[in-house]
Amino acid sequence: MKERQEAIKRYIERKSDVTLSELTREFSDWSEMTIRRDLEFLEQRRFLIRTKRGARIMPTSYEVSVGMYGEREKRNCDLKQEIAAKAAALVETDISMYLDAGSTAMMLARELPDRNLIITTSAPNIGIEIVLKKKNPTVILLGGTLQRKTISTCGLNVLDQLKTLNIDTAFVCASGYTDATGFSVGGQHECVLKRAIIASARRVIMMMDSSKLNSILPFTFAQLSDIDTIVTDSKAPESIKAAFRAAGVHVI
Amino acid sequence: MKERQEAIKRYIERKSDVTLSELTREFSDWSEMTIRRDLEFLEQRRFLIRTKRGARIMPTSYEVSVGMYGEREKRNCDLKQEIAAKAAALVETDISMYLDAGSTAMMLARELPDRNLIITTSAPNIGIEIVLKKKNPTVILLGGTLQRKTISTCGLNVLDQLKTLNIDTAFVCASGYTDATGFSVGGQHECVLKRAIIASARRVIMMMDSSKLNSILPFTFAQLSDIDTIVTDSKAPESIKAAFRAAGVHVI
DNA sequence: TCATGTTTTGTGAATGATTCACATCGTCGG
DNA sequence: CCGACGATGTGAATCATTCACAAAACATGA
Repeated sequence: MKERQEAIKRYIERKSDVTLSELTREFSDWSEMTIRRDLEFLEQRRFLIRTKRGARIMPTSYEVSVGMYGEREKRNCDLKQEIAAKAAALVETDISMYLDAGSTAMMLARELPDRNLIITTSAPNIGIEIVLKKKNPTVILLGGTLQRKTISTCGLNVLDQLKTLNIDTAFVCASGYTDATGFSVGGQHECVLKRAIIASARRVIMMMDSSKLNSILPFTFAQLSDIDTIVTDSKAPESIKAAFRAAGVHVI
Repeated sequence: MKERQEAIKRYIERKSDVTLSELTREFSDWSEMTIRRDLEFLEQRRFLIRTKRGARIMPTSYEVSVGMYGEREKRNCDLKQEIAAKAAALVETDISMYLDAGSTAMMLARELPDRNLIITTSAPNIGIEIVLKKKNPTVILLGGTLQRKTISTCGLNVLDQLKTLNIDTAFVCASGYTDATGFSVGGQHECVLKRAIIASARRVIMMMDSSKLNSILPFTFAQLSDIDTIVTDSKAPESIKAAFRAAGVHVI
């Protein structure tokens, strides 16, 4: 595969859904026809699906159905992308890591290097994404009941499963944070799971975009003291970041 | 949603990938324009994705990336469809069932009634498919390492997981069968898993299309005596079906 | 270095799909 | 019965896509 085709593939993987004109603008060194041929090439290899109308493209992957394209999700896409890229830089080779469920985690999964990693996750869609796109990581799925809303598993025996699994770094997402309530999420099961993960991991990295600051959800699963690092986006107010740092948490 | 639109949706869900001309032929009571509008409608609701070239594709589902569209798979699509439909008729309400990994199982997942069911599976893609498309079933995913080839999990502790799980009916797929070797598959891990499932289920239903008869794969996981029912397609030779029946196995 | 064949890329015409505007038909409520 | 509205069909206009071919880039061997 040519370098340009790789680049197009990567571009589309990021954007998930692009128009042909967008591509010709982005890759203006080449003609529309060449891009077209590349798309055809990539489609044959099942990296993408060509759609009609200005030729939009779709990545083969999962979130289509999971509703990652819901308007709310799409809106903060760039923020999440930024966070995922920063978080990926924290991933070391050969470590055992946990990857949470959620769209930010999905983006991180995409940004992960294709190296030896043991990735444990409760999100089957993320696990599949990794296994389909990368050759080297080993993915371990936690078993349990599959929740409709979050597409993540919740087992009564999570604790048992974690016993034989040593997690070095856990990448965890939160849906809300305030100083008073700590990190919170909407589901009780998730809450239990996250707590167990945080308790067993050596290092906890929280990924949270700025839109979630100062919002409270029903279940608190962690306090600032429980985590080592927060990865957030550039729109997070400096005052809050300072407060995090004052509590001894790395902020990236 | 109109009845016609529902029908189109169902049709595309089955075929996974259809052309506009195919649809106009199938729904010849309406004009091309109407079908077009329906597709637009369905696309907005994210039931499908319109592709170019008169051709439209169906969206949401998984096998796009899993390679269910490999030529080999596609070729026997109709056979598998037939098997899935027959197998779905054997599903009772409120039972606890196991659903194997594989493309036939995926088709069965689609054919399942949207009723109260406890569905245990080692195939996360199938689990997700069910959870996204149906409201009522509960899906339990077995945990473990996610295999790249089969998109199914294999845990060292499957037996532990199955201990607390009572499976009434297990729908199992095989990749090969001969009288001498019994039912076989290509992977060792799968083999172990299937054995464990068969041992713990009250009733075992084997789904196997005729193309797999008289072929041998490395690992045998069951003999005729282990199973209760075989669901196969109409192309299976009568002689083999008779032999199955002679061994006390129901053949459907 | 040149000649030659092969692969890649660009161009414009031809094709065919998609959209748009509008006409028609049927249904429902007044 | 009328008028409004929604759904559907028709044909023209638009636009993406393909195709065939030419130009360019590249490699190969004399």
